[in-house]
Amino acid sequence: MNVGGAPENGQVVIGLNAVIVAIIEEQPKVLVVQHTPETLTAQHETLTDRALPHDDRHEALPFGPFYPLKHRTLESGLRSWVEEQTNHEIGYVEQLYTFGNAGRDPREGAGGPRVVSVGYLALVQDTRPTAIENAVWQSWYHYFPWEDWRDGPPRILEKDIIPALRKWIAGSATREQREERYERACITFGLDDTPWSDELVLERYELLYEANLVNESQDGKSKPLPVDCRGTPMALDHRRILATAIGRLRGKIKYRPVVFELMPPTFTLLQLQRVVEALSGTQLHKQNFRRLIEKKGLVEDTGKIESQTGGRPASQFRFRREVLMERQALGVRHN
Amino acid sequence: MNVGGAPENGQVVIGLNAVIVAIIEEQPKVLVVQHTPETLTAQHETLTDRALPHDDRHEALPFGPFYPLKHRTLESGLRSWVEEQTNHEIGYVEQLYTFGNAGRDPREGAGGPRVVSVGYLALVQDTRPTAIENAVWQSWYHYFPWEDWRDGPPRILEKDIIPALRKWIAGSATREQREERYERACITFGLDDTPWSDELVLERYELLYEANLVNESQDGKSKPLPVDCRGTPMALDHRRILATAIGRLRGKIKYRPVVFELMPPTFTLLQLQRVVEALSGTQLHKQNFRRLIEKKGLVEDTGKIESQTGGRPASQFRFRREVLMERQALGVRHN
DNA sequence: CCTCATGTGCTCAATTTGAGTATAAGTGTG
DNA sequence: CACACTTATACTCAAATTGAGCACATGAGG
Repeated sequence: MNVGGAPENGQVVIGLNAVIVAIIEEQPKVLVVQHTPETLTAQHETLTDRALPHDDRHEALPFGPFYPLKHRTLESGLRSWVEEQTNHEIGYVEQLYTFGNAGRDPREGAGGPRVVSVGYLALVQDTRPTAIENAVWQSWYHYFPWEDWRDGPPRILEKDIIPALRKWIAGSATREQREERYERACITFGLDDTPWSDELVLERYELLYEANLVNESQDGKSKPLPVDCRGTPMALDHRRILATAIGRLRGKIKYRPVVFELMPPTFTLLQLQRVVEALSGTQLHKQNFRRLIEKKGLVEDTGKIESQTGGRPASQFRFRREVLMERQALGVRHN
Repeated sequence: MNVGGAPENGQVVIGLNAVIVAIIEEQPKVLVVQHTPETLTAQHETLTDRALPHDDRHEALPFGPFYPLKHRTLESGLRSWVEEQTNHEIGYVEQLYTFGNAGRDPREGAGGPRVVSVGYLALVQDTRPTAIENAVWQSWYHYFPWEDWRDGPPRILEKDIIPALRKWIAGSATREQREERYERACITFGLDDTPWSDELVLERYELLYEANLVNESQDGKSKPLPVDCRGTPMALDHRRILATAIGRLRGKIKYRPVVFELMPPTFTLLQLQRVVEALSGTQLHKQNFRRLIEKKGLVEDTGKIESQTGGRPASQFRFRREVLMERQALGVRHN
């Protein structure tokens, strides 16, 4: 019996996609690879026996294959190639989701193996240049400009997205559909005074995708949308994976102390706040944020003083590693 | 180039494990298959070219292979075999986690393919007998007796587990290790007045596993532990998958209205409360629970009356399906 | 009619949250 | 050096939420 790879059942390869996040100058950045057909071939070594369609020369998430004989676990497989290729030590790693849709990788299909991708979120502090060719740190709001509310509602929402959504709602075939679309747009995009919820990143992206308002969903006939307006597209379904990661991280920081994985060893409370704000894309009330952090006891004063604040010098704090185990239940819940 | 199934890289098969949950008579039940070597062979059709070790004739989670040529998505693959085999319509399905550890399936190894399992949580209401041979609904507290706090702290905790944990803590090699173990036991098992957290199901199981306090982790030399005391073991790593599912579901009901997937079309508020209690393994304050539910507006009075309550008749309610989209942010947060 | 069991409305204090005022302690400027 | 400007930090206060409980309603069964 032909176990597993039985041709009649189709073949499967497992890929590991990493969303590697760091904060650089108060911006939430992800490591992306600028693909040309050549670098793609080099990267996807085992996968690219076929050329990529022209369309897919987009920025991509770093990707590595999973070798069942070499890697004891999925996570160790991920860690090994990421650390090897980026020279970064990755502290926190979390499995996000496994993506197995047919057609998610255009190179599959007739004869090609099905590519099932396990997405991971990794948090790093160290942002030295990586050894990955063509890899750069890119703000994640580059891909999701409507997610950054740190300076109030993003202009692109008011000016472009919401009108387009209203048109999409109005273009419904039936009344039911219209109501459903309206409802959905309200929840995800905060139409008509519905509150904005920072965690619905994936839900928003999927709505835009279905409504044909992002470039990935263009059919190739209509002319592509202006890129800087609806965010930069990514290769394959990578923007979806990134949306999953952002949503997950935004949710997680509210109840687990994962922010500290992105912080330097010591930091001021305002620096911490800026990082939380960068991730969640919102603004926080400074005094209340400070009260919250102190109450949780996640942090302790080092006694040292930071004086490059531009104002009164601030105490430097350190994350109390002890509490990583202690009270799993606490993060930096804001709003 | 031998794509994907390249022998030098090892082969991979993808399996789909389902934790199918229903509430029957106020107990949270999961569908398990009582494996004999024969049924196992039938079930794991593509996988069992090798006999299972004797040890693994345990209860197992229903399992189905993923056929990349037949199934467009992982989820549809799961849905199709579950619905076909159980005759149950499954409403809610959620991907849990992808398990790819080497050695998680003893049938891999020399020459065998690596079995990567994608675990899913499915919620059903309908509990008619299934068409799966040897499948039965089993209370999940059968496998995790220490997780049921509905009648106060479970006796097994005080009498057996906590003493065993203290012994494990005391048996540490170094002072650091002792402190770490103590800390961890406090958080997960609520030692010494640390509060019990219902969501840490997996963390508790893993601690017991590492401390050699559950049967799966027995080395085969020492005599097996009394089963009814530390919960019934399951095949392979299925108890871990189940723990993941319970923890996830307990967390989820607090912020998403997923409980209703387990409810009949109409129900009284007490019935709803009992279901939440069954899932979370805790007791809730009746009046406050009612206040919470009403405030959220998740539910509407049908006008009908249930009089089989044993006391004053109760109003029957219905879940407002509309809110499934509406405010994603709300569940039945208790405690 | 009385008891028992549950359903349902309401109270009340403790705590948490959201928003703001006030003051401290640095930097750079005229 | 007085002054504006910036950030840090302490404290206040009202509104909202939560945890616990009392009281009464409404059925069944003796």
